[in-house]
Amino acid sequence: MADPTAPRPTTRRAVTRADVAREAGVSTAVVSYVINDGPRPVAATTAARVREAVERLGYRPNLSARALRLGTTDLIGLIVPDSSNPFFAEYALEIEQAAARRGCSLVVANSKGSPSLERRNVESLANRQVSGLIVASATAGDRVDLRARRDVPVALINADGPVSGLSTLGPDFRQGARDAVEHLIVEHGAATVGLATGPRRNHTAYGREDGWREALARHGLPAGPILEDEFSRAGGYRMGRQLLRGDAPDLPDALFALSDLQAVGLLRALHETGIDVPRDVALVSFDGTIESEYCWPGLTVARQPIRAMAEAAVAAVMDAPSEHQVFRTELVIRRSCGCESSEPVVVTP
Amino acid sequence: MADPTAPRPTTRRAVTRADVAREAGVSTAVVSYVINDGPRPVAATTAARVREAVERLGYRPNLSARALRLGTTDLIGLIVPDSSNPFFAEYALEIEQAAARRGCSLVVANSKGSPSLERRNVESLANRQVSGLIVASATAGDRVDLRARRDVPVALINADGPVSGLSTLGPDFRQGARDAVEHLIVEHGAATVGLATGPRRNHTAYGREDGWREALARHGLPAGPILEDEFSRAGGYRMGRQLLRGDAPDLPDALFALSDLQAVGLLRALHETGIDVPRDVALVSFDGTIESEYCWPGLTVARQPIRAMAEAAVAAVMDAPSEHQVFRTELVIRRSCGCESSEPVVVTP
DNA sequence: CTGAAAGCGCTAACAT
DNA sequence: ATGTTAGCGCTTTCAG
Repeated sequence: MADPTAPRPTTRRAVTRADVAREAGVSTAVVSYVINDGPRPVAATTAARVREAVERLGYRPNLSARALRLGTTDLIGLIVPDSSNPFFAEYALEIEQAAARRGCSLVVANSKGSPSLERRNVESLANRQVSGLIVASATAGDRVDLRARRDVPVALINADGPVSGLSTLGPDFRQGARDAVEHLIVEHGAATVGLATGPRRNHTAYGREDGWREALARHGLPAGPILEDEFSRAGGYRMGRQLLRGDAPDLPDALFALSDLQAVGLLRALHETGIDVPRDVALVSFDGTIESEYCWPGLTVARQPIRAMAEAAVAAVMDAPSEHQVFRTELVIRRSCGCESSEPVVVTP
Repeated sequence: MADPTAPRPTTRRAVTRADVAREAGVSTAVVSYVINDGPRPVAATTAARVREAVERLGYRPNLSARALRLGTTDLIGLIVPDSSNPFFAEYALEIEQAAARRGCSLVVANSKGSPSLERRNVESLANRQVSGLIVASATAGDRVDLRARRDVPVALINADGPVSGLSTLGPDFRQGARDAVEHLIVEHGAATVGLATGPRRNHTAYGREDGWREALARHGLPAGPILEDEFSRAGGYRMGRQLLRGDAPDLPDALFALSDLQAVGLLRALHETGIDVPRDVALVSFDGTIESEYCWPGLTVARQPIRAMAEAAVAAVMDAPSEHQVFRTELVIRRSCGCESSEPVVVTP
C-alpha cells in the first residue's frame, strides 16, 4: 500500500540514497562517496555497481538534505533594484553564468529601490542559507543594513568605495565619466556640457558627477545645466522635455547622461522635438548596455566591464572576500558624440 | 572552547529553534507553532514570550531544514533561453513579483537555446526541490524533456498549444500577428507586407507567421518577402541589411517583425541607410517590451500581457495546474506603422 | 575499502 | 495549551 504520510503530495516516495545502497548492495556511505567523488576512495567495481543502481533507479540526490547537512546551498542570492533594467539584466546574466560554472544557481530578488525591502530580501536569502549574497544597493553603500550577513559572505556591486566587512567592487565611475566628457570637449570642442543625473540620495551618482565636473575644470569650462531625475528611460525623457521647454530653449553643446537608460529617454525627447543628435546636441552616457549600441544614433558610452565584474563578484563570495576592486570603463565611440564611426554598426559577437 | 566541527566555517553556531525554546522556557513545538502561526494554537502570553526570545536571540529559521522536512522549498525555478533579453527580463521580473507575493523566491537559469542545457537545468532545479518550475522552452513545446518533473509542477510559458501533463500558457500569437498586419493593410493601405521571422525550428514562430499569412489572405494580398534570422537585435539588423542589399532594393510597403528585438535591429539598419520609418517602410512588431516604446520611431506592437501571464504561470505551479491558457495581445499604436499618435510619448506608469 | 550511526534544524504527529 | 519525539535525506566520523 502507498504510504499516505508524505508531507506534501509528492506523487510517490522519491528514490533515496538508501534505495540505491540496497540495490547496489553497499552502504549509504559508499553511495555518498561515489556520488561526491570523495572524501573516501571507493573500489572501481563497487563504484560502477553504484552508478548502475543510480541509473536504474533514476536516483537524484535531494539537495535540501544536502544543504541542511552542509549548512550551505550552492545558491547565490542577487538583490537588485530592478532586474528588468537592462543593465542589471545583463549583469544578472553574467552572474548566473559565473555561478553556473561553479555549480551554483542564482536566486534573484528585487528591492525596487526600497531600503526596507532590500533589508527584507537580505534576511530572507540569508535564511535560505545562500552560499553568498551579491547586492546592488539602491541606497548608499554604507547604509546597507546587512545584519543578516552573520554567516553569509556579501559582495556589494556598483559600489563607489570600500565598506568595512564587505567585499565591494564597482566601475571607476569618476574615470569613466571624465573620459566621456573629455572626449566631448577635446574631440568635439564642446564648450557647454550638461549633466543628466539621478536621484541625489544615490551615492553612486557622486563619482560620475565628479568626473563630469573634473573634465570641465581641467579645460577651464563652467558647469553646464544640471538635470535630475530617476535612473530610467522615463526619467531621461522627462529631463529631455524639461531641457526643451520654453520657446527658445538654450541647448548646451553636449550632454552627459549617467546611464544608458536616461540617454535613451533623452534621445526620445530630442527626436520628438526634431532636434538632431549629434548635430544639435552631442550625447554620451555611462554603462554601455547592448541597448546603447542599437538605438539611433548609437550612443558613445563609457562601458562597464560587466562580465569581469560579475566574475569578480561571484569570486568574492565563493572563493575569498576581497578589498574594494575598481574596474576601468572603456570609452566606446559611436555616433551620438559626433564621431563618424567607420563601422556602420558594431555588432556584438 | 569553540566547536571546530562545524561543516563549513559558519562563523559561530547559529541560533536554533532549541535555543529559543530554552530561552522562552517552552518546547520547540511551541516555538514552531508561533513562528508558523499554527497548526496548533498557542496562548497569547506564551506566544509573546517566544517572540521576545526570538528577538533577543536574533533567531532566524533555517529554511534548508524546513525544506527538507516539508519536501518543498518555496523556490520557483525559471528557465529561459536568455534572461538578458528584455522580453524575458520583464517576464522574469513579473514572475519574481508574483512569487514574492506568495512568499516564494525565484531562481533563474539560462538555457541559451540549448535543449541539452535546458534539460540539465530542469534536472538541477528539480533536485533542488523547487516548488514549481516555469520554463520558456527554446525548442519545440512537445520536445521539452521533463523527465525530472516527477514531483514538480511545471508550467510552460510562451507555449503555442497544450502539452499533455503540463500547464501551458502563452499569448495568442496568431491573433496578435493578424491584428498587427491587418492594421498595416487596413489603416495604412500596405499592399506588400514583409515578414521578419526567427529560426524555423522554433515552433512558437508558426503562430505569428500564420497570423501574418491570414491577414494577407483576408485582403487578397500576396505574401511579401520573408527574412529569417535569430530572435535578437543582431538578427534584426542582419535582416535589415539583407533587405537593403543591392543597388535598388525593392522595399515592401511594410514589415512585420516577430519580436521587438528584431524590429529594433531592423530599425537600426534602416536608419543607417537613411530609410525613413514609417515613410519609406512601415514597421510593426510583436511583444511590446518597454524598449519598443522608447526607440525611434516608437514601435506599433502587439503587446503581450506579461504581468497577467506571469501571474498565471505562478498560479499554475503553486495553486493548481491549468489547461492551456491563451492571452490576447493588445495592439498598441505608436508611430512606426504610420499613425500620428496624439501623445508625444506614452510614458509607462 | 566498507559499514554503522550520529546528527544538521525543523515540523507535526502523538502524548499529556 | 504544551511537551516529546520521530524522522526528512544527506555527509562523515569512527569502527571494522
